[in-house]
Amino acid sequence: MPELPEVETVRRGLALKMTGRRIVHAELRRQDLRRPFPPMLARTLTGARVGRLRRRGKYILVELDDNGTLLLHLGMSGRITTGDASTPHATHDHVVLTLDDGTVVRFNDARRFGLIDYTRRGDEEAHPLLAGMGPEPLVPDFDGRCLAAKLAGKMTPIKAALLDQKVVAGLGNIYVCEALYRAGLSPRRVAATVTGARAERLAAAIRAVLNEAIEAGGSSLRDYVQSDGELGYFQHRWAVYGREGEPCPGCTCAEGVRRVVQSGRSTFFCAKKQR
DNA sequence: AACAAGACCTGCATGC
DNA sequence: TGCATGCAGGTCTTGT
Repeated sequence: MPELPEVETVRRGLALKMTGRRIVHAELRRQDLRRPFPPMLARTLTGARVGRLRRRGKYILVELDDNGTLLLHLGMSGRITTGDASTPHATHDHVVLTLDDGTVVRFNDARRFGLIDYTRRGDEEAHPLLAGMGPEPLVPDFDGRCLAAKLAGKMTPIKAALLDQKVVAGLGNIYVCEALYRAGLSPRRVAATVTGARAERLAAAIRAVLNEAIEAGGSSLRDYVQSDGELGYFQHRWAVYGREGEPCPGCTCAEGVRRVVQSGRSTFFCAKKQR
């Protein structure tokens, strides 16, 4: 589920529920996800008041009033839902927070590729998980020049390069496929050859697809964190992802959308439109 | 240094 | 129905 648009949708939903609230109880139903939780996590959370919720790439940063910041990553299957105490624990609810208004926040992650860490305020960008992360694609100065600079010298396919969080923060398999399709660039193209007008097209496509997805998530996922973590309706707007064999929008090629595997991950594209 | 493959986990769809 | 297989929105580690 979680690439940048989904993480941003979750962040917005959580901010509405959590900002300004105090955590009155923190239940750790296991002590690790992808890695062990930081020591004393339950004690750190209990009694803390929640400040701003920010996002960096696919991480949600929850500021606490103890001069610390919680780092949350949803991995592949992570979900954060809110409800109240009447909801019984679900399988894979690993962390359950109760807020001072009775709201219950649950971090559920079947595959446990997610992660929770804690760092001191002001040190976030230096945290090993965030240090070296590439530019945020939705900030105003992210453009073709910025993107081309990150791709310079890379002989790997552009598909693989865009999945590297050091190149652009927050992209994942779906939105990389979609952005390359919109930009008309082959996923197999050598990354370093994406310069000039091609880089501008790709940067614009990345921004457009992410913004549209956030909007779509924002409307149908308004209550996402109260729900079962279903996708927003943007999945219905995928042009190529998950559409092997189907015709791509407005294209007359006989072959339709192709699927290939690059660095172990499925890539969906149109060989006619993408060069 | 750069890149690809492997590993980490569970759940689900598919096919026999 | 049961079982095996392959696939999944990520990324850290290992090996070439």
